[in-house]
Amino acid sequence: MCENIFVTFPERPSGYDPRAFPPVAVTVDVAVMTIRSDDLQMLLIERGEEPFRGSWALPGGFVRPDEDPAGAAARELAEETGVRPEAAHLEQFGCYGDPRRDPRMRVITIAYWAACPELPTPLSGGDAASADLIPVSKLERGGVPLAFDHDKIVRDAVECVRAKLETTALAARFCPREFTITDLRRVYEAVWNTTLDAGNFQRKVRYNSVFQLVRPRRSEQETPLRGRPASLWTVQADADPTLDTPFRRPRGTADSPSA
Amino acid sequence: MCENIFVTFPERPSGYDPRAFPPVAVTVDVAVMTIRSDDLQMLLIERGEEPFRGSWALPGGFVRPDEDPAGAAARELAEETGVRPEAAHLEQFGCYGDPRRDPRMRVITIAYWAACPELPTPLSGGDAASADLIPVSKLERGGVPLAFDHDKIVRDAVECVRAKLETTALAARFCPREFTITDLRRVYEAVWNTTLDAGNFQRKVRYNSVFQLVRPRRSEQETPLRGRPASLWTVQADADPTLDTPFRRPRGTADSPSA
DNA sequence: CACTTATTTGTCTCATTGACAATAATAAGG
DNA sequence: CCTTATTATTGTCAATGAGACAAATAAGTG
Repeated sequence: MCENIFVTFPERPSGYDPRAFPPVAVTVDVAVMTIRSDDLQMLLIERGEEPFRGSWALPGGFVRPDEDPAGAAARELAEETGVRPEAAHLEQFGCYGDPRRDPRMRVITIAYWAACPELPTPLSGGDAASADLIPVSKLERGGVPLAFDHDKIVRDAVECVRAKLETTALAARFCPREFTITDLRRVYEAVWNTTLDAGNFQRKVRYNSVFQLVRPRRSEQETPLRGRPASLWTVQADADPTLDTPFRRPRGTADSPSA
Repeated sequence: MCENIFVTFPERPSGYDPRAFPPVAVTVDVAVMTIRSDDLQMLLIERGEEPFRGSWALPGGFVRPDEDPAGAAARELAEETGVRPEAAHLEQFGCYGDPRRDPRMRVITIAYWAACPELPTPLSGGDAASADLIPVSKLERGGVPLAFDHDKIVRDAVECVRAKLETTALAARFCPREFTITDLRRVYEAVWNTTLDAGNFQRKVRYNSVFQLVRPRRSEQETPLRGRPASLWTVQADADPTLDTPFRRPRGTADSPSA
């Protein structure tokens, strides 16, 4: 009943001969998102070849033999956007492996999403394929034909980001190193497609334990176009934006010291 | 720069010849959890062969050529526990693909966690390998040597369950079809390793929108050993326990009708 | 100096939470 | 029958946090 994963394979015997395994390709796809003109936008690539020629697809590629998936995702991110891996937040959110998701052969893809502060430029242009930032609202309206099962992957990525912003400080990863509270609020407003009260947001962000904001030393205030200039903030150097608020476990009533 | 995932592969040319792809095996691992004697426990299997002979491992196996990963996970769950897939909650939470995670060859594994209401029996016994339910607290103390990178997978699975109970009604999937509020509370207490106020929990669960509990028709009350008998509840037939509470998006201030 | 704009702070109300007490329903034991 | 033990359920109250909304602050501009 409970067999070792390598012992037997019902349909075909397998030892360690690679040929015994049906060929599978493993790729990563990266849903790179950024805030642009107060909108959540995603980097997509127009396919120049079959299948799905003319459709848009997530940037992605093979996981190389000596590479781990997170590394492959970071490499793809860098190749497609020029963003250094440490400048963005990159996080795995799912794996897609329907046998028929790629008509050519079996491809398992590991999906990542990335939060970037303002991508350098649309960087469309190149040979066969062209890249562009597409507003997520447009993708959700179904106005863009996507290749493979990328519409599902895109939906899941967006849902993941929306959920993450509720409990983590990851919104700051959409902002440059120094940002104003208003910048941060606009991230939430763009991602959740809503409007938030500026005053309440200010308090929540500054006096809540999730965000640990500090004023940077010698901030270079940009003179604002209009109105009172906002002060700049940074996330504290040692703060981990992934860390969720410790909501649960009200008090140490139980035995364990609660990690 | 942005190349189609199937166009070129830097190290080795590839068309559609399966042999051109470096051999990769794709497996699923399932972290089956249940509540037993007020403890969160996980089903593990003792390995009977190298590598990691004598270590414990998550139950898992190959994704078959015609199978999708979720199906493979459901199959593994059924094979290992006898639990019908629809009786349990099964959810993907990650993918692990370090090149050296398996010493024999490259194996990418897709990890699922499952919530089961009281597993039939320990069902240990068999040929080479034996299965057993291990308390998660014991696993977290590091008292059990795990094969491959399964200690990380186990940690992630537990963390995922803990987080999910905060925002979803999935705790009910650890209970039988009809359960008492106290049953439900014990799930939370076991998973979070804490104690919760019975009175407050009652209110929260019954008047919160996350759980949609209804009294079953003609409940078969078990006579309690002691104390006032508790009334039975069920999750409403059409309720989706995966659905998160719609916390965010306070009101439809923005344009979109909010899905 | 008014006027405009945007940031930041203040105030109030309401809902939720958690601590804790009180009541209800049952079994068991005299 | 009456008391006690035990568990489930309901009540109460204070503290906290969120959201609506108003006010004050800090610039630039004519």
